[in-house]
This record gives sequence, C-alpha cells and structure tokens, in this order.
Amino acid sequence: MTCSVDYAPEIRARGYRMTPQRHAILHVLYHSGKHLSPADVYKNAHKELPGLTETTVYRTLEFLAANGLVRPAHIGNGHLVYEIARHEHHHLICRNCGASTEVEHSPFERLYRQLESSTAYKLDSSHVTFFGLCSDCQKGK
Amino acid sequence: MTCSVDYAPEIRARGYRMTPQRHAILHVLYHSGKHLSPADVYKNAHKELPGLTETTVYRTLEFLAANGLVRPAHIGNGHLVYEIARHEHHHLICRNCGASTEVEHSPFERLYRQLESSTAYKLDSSHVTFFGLCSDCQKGK
DNA sequence: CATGCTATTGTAAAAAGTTGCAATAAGGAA
DNA sequence: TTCCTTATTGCAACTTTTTACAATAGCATG
Repeated sequence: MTCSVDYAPEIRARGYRMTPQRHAILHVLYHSGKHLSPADVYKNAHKELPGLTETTVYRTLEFLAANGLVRPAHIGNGHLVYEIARHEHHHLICRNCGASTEVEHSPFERLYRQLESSTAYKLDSSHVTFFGLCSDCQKGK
Repeated sequence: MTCSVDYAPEIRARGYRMTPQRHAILHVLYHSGKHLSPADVYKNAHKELPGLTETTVYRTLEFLAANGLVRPAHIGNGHLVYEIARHEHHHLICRNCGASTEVEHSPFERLYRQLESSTAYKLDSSHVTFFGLCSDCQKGK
C-alpha cells in the first residue's frame, strides 16, 4: 500500500492534511493510470479502506483536482472522470466506438496564444476533449 | 407560441416526429438564445406545456443534440447545458468569476487539420470549452 | 378521413451526485 | 507526548439524472 509517489508533502505544504482516504484515492488513480469515474474510484479504494464513503470520494476528487494532483476530464456525455496528473494532454474520443487517443498539449500552444490575444483571457492548459470518428469507424461508413 | 423557425420538416425528414414537447423545448431555447441547464429548460417549457415532465426534457435535449438542432456544452463543473444550434463556436470561461466569451470556430481549423493528420481521426467541430482568467480577474490578482 | 405501426411520452423507481451538520482526527505548538 | 485548532469525514436527507415499461399519439398509408 506504500506508494512510489508520496503526495503528503505537496498537500501539507498548502495547509491541508493527508488522510487515509486521500491516500487510498490517489493510490487507486496512480496505479490505474487511466481515466476513472467516481464510481470506479470508490469501488477500488473501498477495498483498501472499507470505511470509505462515496460522499468522500466525490469531495476528495474535487479537492485533488482543485490542487492539481488529479485532472478532471469531460468524456462522453456530461460525466466527469479523473486521472492522476502527469503531463498536460488532451483527448480525442470516437463518438461511434468510444475509443480514445491522447494528444500532447504542444500543438495547442499557437491556438492558445491567438485566443489569448483576441479575448484578453489568460487560458489554463486544462484538459479538452474533442469528438470525432477514429480511423476504423470511418472505414465502417 | 408559433415560432419563427419551424423545425418540424427537419425532424420528420429524419424519420422522427414533431411533438408539442419538442416544440416547447425548442421554443424556449430559441427565444432565450443562451445556454440553459435542463432545469432551466424544464422551468420555462413547463409554463407553456404543463404536462411536460423532467424525464422528457432530459430525453428531448439529448435527442435534439444528437440531431444537431441544439448544442450541448460542458460548462463549469461537469454539468451539461444546451443552446440552440446556430453558428459553430466555442467558449472561454473564467474560472474565477464565471464570465464567458464566445469564439468562432475558424481559428481552430488549423489545429483540427493538424490533429486529424497526426491521429487519423476525423474530428467533429463539436463545442469545446476552455478555462482561464478573464481580463478583470487577472487584474484582481 | 380512418387505420396501423411504432416513436414518444409519463410514471415510478433506481442510480448518481450534492449539501448541512455534528463527530472525528491530522498535525503544529507547548 | 499531550493539547488544541480546525480540516476532514460519515451520516442522512435531498436534488439531479437515468432507466424500464406500459400507455399514448404522430403521421404515413390506403
């Protein structure tokens, strides 16, 4: 259950506390390495920490996202999923078969600069999801 | 209650049916011209059509989105809102004050082409939401 | 204009997500 | 190590969203 990455100092440095609940949830996200729904996180983390409640999972995911340790993503139809924060990236999702592909943030830089100068907003490099058809599903048409 | 735009032929051409429920919901979205949450849509459409249920609102919004008559957008924290389909556009949202700005799709074209050639996906020009700080909130820092 | 097929709706119940509040426990200070 | 502050949790109630299914009603057809 000890984790190769220790998030406690990061959390304490901001004046918050490391708890078994937060540890279990980070542990699950870290070792899965994928997008997980709150229900998935609960299912897995509950094995390690039987007292854990779903309420705490929702609140903790929001807390971790606000502090940059996990990243929320809008996948599919209006439901949030979360993944451990690593490199900045975005997703393309096939609206037919649901396949997903990661893309790096770098190709977005030019567009971001352009939007920033035309709108005076300072943009976060927060996760963006694009929808389309993957190459397999294009053939199927 | 007669609407300046008649969506019935559009819907029938695809083999579906125009109903009072669909009409009322389109009417509300058309005349508001803004993003509305399912609850907002229900609140307004229910005035015109008292029998309308929330279940039907959710189903109808999903149906209309699937058929391109309304556009879903992920605003803020994981909740979907809908607006009547007009020109293609995207939104920048201030994560501090919630202000939102529309941007045209055209500046995105170059990025879309680039992503398409690197991933072999064919992208929809579906709505994308970016987060950041508006100019007022940048000053406030 | 009447008929039949089936898309669409309402109802009811379940699932997913949120909120308020009192009890608990993390971790800095003595 | 003990104490104290207050961040965090669990509980319970509530709101939002989804699903199953039988009843209803568009609308194409004759």
